[in-house]
Amino acid sequence: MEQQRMTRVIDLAGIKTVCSGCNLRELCMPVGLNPQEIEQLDELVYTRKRVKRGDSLYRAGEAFTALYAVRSGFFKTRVTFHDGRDQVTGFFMGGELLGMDGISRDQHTCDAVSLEDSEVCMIPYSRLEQVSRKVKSLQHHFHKMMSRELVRDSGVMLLLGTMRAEERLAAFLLNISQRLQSRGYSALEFNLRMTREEIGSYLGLKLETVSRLFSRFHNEGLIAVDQKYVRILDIAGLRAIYTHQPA
Amino acid sequence: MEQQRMTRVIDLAGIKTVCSGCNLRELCMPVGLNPQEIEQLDELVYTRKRVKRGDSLYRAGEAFTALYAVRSGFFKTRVTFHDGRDQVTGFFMGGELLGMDGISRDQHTCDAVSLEDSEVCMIPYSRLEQVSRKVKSLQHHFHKMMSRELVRDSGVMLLLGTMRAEERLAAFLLNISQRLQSRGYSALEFNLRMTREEIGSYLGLKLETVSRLFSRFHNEGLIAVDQKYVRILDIAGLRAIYTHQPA
DNA sequence: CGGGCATTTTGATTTCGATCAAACCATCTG
DNA sequence: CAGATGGTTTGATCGAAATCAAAATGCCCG
Repeated sequence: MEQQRMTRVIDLAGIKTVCSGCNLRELCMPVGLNPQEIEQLDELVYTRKRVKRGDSLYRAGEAFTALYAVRSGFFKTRVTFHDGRDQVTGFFMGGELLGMDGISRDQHTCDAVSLEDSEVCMIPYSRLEQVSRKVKSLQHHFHKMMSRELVRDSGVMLLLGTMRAEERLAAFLLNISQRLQSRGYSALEFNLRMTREEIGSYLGLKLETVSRLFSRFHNEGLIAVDQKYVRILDIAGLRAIYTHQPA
Repeated sequence: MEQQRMTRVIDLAGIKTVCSGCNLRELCMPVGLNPQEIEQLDELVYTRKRVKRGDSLYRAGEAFTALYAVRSGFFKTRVTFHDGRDQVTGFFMGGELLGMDGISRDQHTCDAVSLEDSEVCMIPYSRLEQVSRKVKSLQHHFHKMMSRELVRDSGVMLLLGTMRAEERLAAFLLNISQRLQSRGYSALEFNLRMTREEIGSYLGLKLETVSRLFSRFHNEGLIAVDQKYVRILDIAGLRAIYTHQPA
């Protein structure tokens, strides 16, 4: 409590953000760096930005200058097709990195929208390249983060290309659960930040289908649902749906 | 002909592969590098590997040590799910880079399978990190290649999540056409290297559906098809299917 | 606190692509 | 060259999720 107040004061005073003092350092850019190396990161990450719920951090077409590490809150990314159809391509929580798509053409190719009042650490991209030419472990870690995103994407492709609706939703719930757990939250109960429509868009389903599946999982005793609040009652059952079930 | 025989002799003699002499340098790793920088690449890329049709370049679970630039031939990548279901996640042709998924966990997460007798240039990953710490433009270009892959993936997600079967196949044909064209081949006629089943897997469709769509496009005068040989007769028509058509 | 809007739920019906099935074709091999 | 094999085409039917529709609920804002 006292701790938290301190942090807030420092923040408001506009004092430099430092990775070395951040409680997400085990999940974020600093992973695998030794203390001296993390100090070099402190030079890199010096601006925080607040993003209000519903606002976008960046939009497709805007010039790319920086990556963003989520410090608190929750984001979705969204790509839009010529004719207006769009798709949610990911959800991002504390410690995760946004904006890597922008490197390829020096402009962003998707929108990053905040789903709750959030805060990010801005990482100017040219500085990141500079520093990672000097700090080997940072270079390697950055490459790992991009690669991890590629692996995640191929998992989503598998989901969208081959899985049934119930398998997709089970996969989604298990994924959120696991990521919350590794951030120190409960794996078994949480508030979803996104709407049924956003979940559906991410999973390649319509919102009505998502809603029906929530009801079904509820009736089958797998979860308890009250609007956005979800409690997982039978995680093994969810895993069985996700892993097993022949096509 | 004479040219080809020469190349073959050199190859068999085991002479060093050099990027500076490669006709794919405008599409591959050397893009954007000046001649001196390309010479530094020549130190990096020193092994070629032949991969016979049907063989894999690497498989999920194998240790990751190198990236591979396709020098000639054609590959698919494929991810496999616990229960045996799998999905083609990409097709790769000359100048394209394979294996970046392996960086995240020091092991490959998908299989890369050759769809015709192929040749790749091996790029030992630790050397790549080394050299790109010294050569700024190589570092930047490598990041761009990873980022481009992320952008491609989000396009595939959009396709799998929101597009109709006919839109998916039109997108696929236009994509292949465009990539062949930028390699100096005809944009309007080509031999597909993959089966209907592999196309279907990539597009999240069954092989019968792909076959029916080929027939339909044929009847509508959009393409001429004879087995794997495809001729595009009405590229504007294909684009209209891909771009337009309300869901 | 109440009105209005966005979101969610549930039901009825439709549709697109999957599945099942069979014939056909191409190419490889012994 | 015959037979086997893998790949393709086409037809008939089925089924999962989409669509259409309407009511219920929650929540934001004046």
